[in-house]
Amino acid sequence: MAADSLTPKLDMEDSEETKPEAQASKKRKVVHKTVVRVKTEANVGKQKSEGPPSDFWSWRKYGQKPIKGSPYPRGYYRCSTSKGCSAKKQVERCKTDASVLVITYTSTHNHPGPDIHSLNPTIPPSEADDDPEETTIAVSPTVSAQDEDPEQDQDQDQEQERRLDLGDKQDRDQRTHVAIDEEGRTQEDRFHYLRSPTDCSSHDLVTEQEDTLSLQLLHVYEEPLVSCSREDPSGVAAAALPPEPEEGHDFFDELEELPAFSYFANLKRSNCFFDDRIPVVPS
DNA sequence: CGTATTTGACCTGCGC
DNA sequence: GCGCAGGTCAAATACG
Repeated sequence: MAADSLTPKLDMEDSEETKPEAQASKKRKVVHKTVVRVKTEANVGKQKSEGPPSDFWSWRKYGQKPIKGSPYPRGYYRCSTSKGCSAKKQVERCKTDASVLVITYTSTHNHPGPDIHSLNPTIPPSEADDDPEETTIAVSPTVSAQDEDPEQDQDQDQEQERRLDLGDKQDRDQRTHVAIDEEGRTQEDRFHYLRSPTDCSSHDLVTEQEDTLSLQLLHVYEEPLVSCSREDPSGVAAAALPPEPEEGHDFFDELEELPAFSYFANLKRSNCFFDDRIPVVPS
């Protein structure tokens, strides 16, 4: 590839997310981010083939990089639901706890998202899968983050970023983070996501898993947050820690299927259907 | 054949 | 000013 082709790519990066922060600072770290933590269980290994539930948006992976200090690589995703959408997200595994996935959302969706109702547990999963894009609007996690006081938000942003970089030792007061404690067990069987809603239609086999998962996550949300900190008093994280992945590959298989989290976080923040929380029994 | 994923290379920002 | 690390693009490859 020619070096000249690299010039324009940076422009695109500035298209939306740097606009706001460019006024305050030129540092890229000022970009608004929403961090979502997801506690997973021993699903390190493979489940890509398990099946793809649906997601609000389609995420397209455009890169992956090993992160210094972390044995796990970070995946870079971009919203592919809409062409001009600059929404992005980074997915990585907590360095201190492989069972914790850290999803960082950046930028905002500049297009209406799929109908959240489609993901409402009360609605048949098959329906939700049918029209993931038909919708009204769903507030993206990033949007929520930006809704907050700009000044404080930025401070906290930097704070939490710092924490993330340092190893998430004290991120309990992060502006946004969701820790999902599946309480171990058979999560491996239901923790499957897909990357593109459009794909779900062709994967109706998994719709059931998705539905179950939604309920699970909502339910778990009420439980104490579980950070990936080693100090985890409950020891849940440590106990759930899967055997050290020999290569980033194995573990990352699952990272690619996280998009659904954005939607969960989103729903939680907007209280879209908390009242519908229903305890779910793992199949 | 079309689309998504993977992988290597390049660029920018930040710290020393 | 230099080096390191993170982030993104684009070509190649795989899969549906």
